[in-house]
Amino acid sequence: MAVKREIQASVKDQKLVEMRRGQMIRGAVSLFKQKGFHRTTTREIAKAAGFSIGTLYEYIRTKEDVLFLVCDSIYERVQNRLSSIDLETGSLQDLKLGIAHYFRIVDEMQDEVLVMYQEVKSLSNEARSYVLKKELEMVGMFDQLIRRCAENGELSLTRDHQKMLAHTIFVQGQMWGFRRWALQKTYTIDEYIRLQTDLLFPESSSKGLAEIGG
Amino acid sequence: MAVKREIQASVKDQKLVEMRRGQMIRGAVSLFKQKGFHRTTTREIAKAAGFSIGTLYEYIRTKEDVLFLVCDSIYERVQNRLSSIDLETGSLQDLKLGIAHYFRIVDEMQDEVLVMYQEVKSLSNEARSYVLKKELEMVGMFDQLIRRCAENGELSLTRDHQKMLAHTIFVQGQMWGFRRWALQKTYTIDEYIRLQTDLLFPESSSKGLAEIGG
Amino acid sequence: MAVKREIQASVKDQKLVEMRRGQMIRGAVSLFKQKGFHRTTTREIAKAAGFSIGTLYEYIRTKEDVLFLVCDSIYERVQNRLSSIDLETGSLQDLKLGIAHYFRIVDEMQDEVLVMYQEVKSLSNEARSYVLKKELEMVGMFDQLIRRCAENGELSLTRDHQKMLAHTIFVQGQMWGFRRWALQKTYTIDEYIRLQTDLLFPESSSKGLAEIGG
Amino acid sequence: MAVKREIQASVKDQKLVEMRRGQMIRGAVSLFKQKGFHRTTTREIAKAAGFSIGTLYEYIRTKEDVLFLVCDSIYERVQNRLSSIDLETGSLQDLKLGIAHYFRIVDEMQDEVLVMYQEVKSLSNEARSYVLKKELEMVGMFDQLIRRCAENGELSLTRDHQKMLAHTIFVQGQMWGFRRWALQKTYTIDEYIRLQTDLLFPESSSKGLAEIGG
DNA sequence: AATGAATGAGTGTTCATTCAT
DNA sequence: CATGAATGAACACTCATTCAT
Repeated sequence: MAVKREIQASVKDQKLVEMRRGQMIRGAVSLFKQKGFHRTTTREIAKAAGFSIGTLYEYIRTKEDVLFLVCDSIYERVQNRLSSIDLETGSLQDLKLGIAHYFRIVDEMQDEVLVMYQEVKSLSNEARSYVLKKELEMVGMFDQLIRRCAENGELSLTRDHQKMLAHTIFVQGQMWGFRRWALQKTYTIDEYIRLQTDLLFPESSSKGLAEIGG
Repeated sequence: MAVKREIQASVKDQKLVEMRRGQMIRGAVSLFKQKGFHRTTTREIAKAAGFSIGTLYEYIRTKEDVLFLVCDSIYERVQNRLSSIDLETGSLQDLKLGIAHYFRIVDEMQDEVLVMYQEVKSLSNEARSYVLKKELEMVGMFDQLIRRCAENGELSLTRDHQKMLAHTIFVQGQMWGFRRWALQKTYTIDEYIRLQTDLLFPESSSKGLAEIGG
Repeated sequence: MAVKREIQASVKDQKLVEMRRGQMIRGAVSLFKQKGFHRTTTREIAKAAGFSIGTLYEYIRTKEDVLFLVCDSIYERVQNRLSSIDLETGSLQDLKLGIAHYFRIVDEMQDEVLVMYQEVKSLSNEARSYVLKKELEMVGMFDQLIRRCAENGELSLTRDHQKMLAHTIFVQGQMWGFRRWALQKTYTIDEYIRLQTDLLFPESSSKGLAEIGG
Repeated sequence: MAVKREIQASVKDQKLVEMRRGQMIRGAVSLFKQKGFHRTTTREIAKAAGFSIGTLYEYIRTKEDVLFLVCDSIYERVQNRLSSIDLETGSLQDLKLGIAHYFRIVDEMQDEVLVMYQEVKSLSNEARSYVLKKELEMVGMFDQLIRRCAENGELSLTRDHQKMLAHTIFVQGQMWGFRRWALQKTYTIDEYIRLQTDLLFPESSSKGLAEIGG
């Protein structure tokens, strides 16, 4: 588990810091969504957060801090929602449910996921690695689910294949968000889930990939 | 086929325009790679291209033009290299070769692909759709290859599954670039190709996904 | 009466805005005087006003705003000083006093009047009409004075002649400023007033124009 | 008579220089009319003149040279047209005809006069004095006409009054151009001539100013 | 004599950040 | 703790002028 990366605040009252940063993040996400990190000014963030530019700087040190806070909070929320998945039982059925659950979270938090997806690269190296570490934790969740399936014989994959599959699943979730311009014109989230699941596990519908829908 | 989108130049000599823009693109790609589009200044671009800021603006009208030129040129080059694939014969073997070929192109043009991947969103709507249209053409290539396999019975997929697969393959290529921080530590491009191909077409090695490497 | 045309400021404290704009206008007039609007840079204006370029832009939005503020303030001041004229009594004597008063104001505010005179054309259409409306109000003052003289029989002029005379008087005032290179070498303001008054109202010295000084 | 002020040209062929400068002036006047001297670029001038920027600079040395050429040519043309006035006969009737003639020239060359009027200030001191000297020559013409009237008893004015009147007439001509926004909405040039003449010489219609139109 | 590509100083404007109140 | 006025480095872009061809 990654160590908490602290953003310095001048204000001491931790409850207040938490609250102000909440406002800040909500405002910033909505702005980044519209215009991206670089085109959003700190003044706009302060205004959207409901306080002055001076106050903003009482709770962060640089503009980049806002971006970090935003990315961090988004991962936190995704991870939170993902945590309802039971990693222990681990049948193929559970894996599929996990995937469906994850895809639906991405669908619901589309804007946030997109923002994070497009802006992490603007973080400093340190902040970026911190955030990406969280991403790997999520990939790890899928890896574990897949592993269980391998262990109970429902999937027969090498460790390398398992890990790659976990990565692929994770990216396919994000893909629903970052390729929405192409995908969401054609499919609903439910169709997307069904199609991708079919492609990932053709045999599980007792058909090979060669026979899906055949 | 998309209509050519022309960027206006003050200089009339077309050969010269071509050449200068070549220099400009090479310089810009290398800068965008390091610092992204927004953090790169027009002066830096001019310098990297080997001429003055005044000259830069003889060949473009706005900074965004540079980004468009860069994205356009990258797609052009990827597409060019992809064009060696024979879309007509269409056995499963050809599809796999096509995928491997595409993944290798992405590997070689990694920096460019990453740049384009991260910066398209900064283009104006018009320029972005133009570029994305090119992307869909590439997806279309895979779709056609897959369709052939379906037609000759090597793959049995509905049209929806076929299209989704085409998208997935395309994204998995890019994924090698944009998730290099995670993937390239662990795998070589050849391993990546093998693993992803295995996962995409498990039955083709006469094994279901459930048995790969088993 | 023209509606107030507001120039937007980022700074909220109205008293401060007033003060800073005062500094700005004083600095700008002196610069425009020397080098004209186009050859004066915003940085020079800021410096002359006594603050930084950043601060300048807290009180205006574009360079043109400065020009408008300058023109507006000059008219305001001229009009203010003119307002001491009593428009109601209206003997020929009052008209002449009014003219003399106006000519003296132009003399004292020579630089300002010249600046405004030469630079209004650089204003946007909207701003220009706003400023010119004020000019017409001043012309209107002379028109009213003349009208009174016509009503009490001291001048016998058609309405058209009255209006033209008002315009002419107004221009003759400005003329003292914009033709200073020719006039002020030869005449003092008092001589100018006397000569022009004689030419405008020859009969009033109980001589026709044909006999002035004869 | 002022000494000719020469603008240096690299090209030797005087006939060619004359011709090219003619093209240049025609193009420039039309541009200055629309956007003023400062907002017009040398490239635009070259284009409007029908040749390249390189060629433009074969016939002038700086952008200001173009402005000088333009102002000079306009004065030249006005003076040329004015030269048809007979300065010798000199009755009051001739003076009035001269005024009418001058006002009509201004009316016809309105755009040119306005351009010159608004842009002389952008000339260097040297060039400006040269041009203004020409203006004084024109004022001198009116002065001479007026003097004749004084000599033959039709006007009885001191020398000072005479000179002032000459200036005033000259400015009233320009006024028709530079105050067109106010005057030309209300009057035709013929009305303007009549009204101003009436105001200038009230007695000549055997009425004092006090009785015009009465 | 004519061209037009190249130059770079200079322009208006923005915006992250600070700090006195 | 909160405010918002002040700052100035930095930016995209322009344009008069030069000079090799």
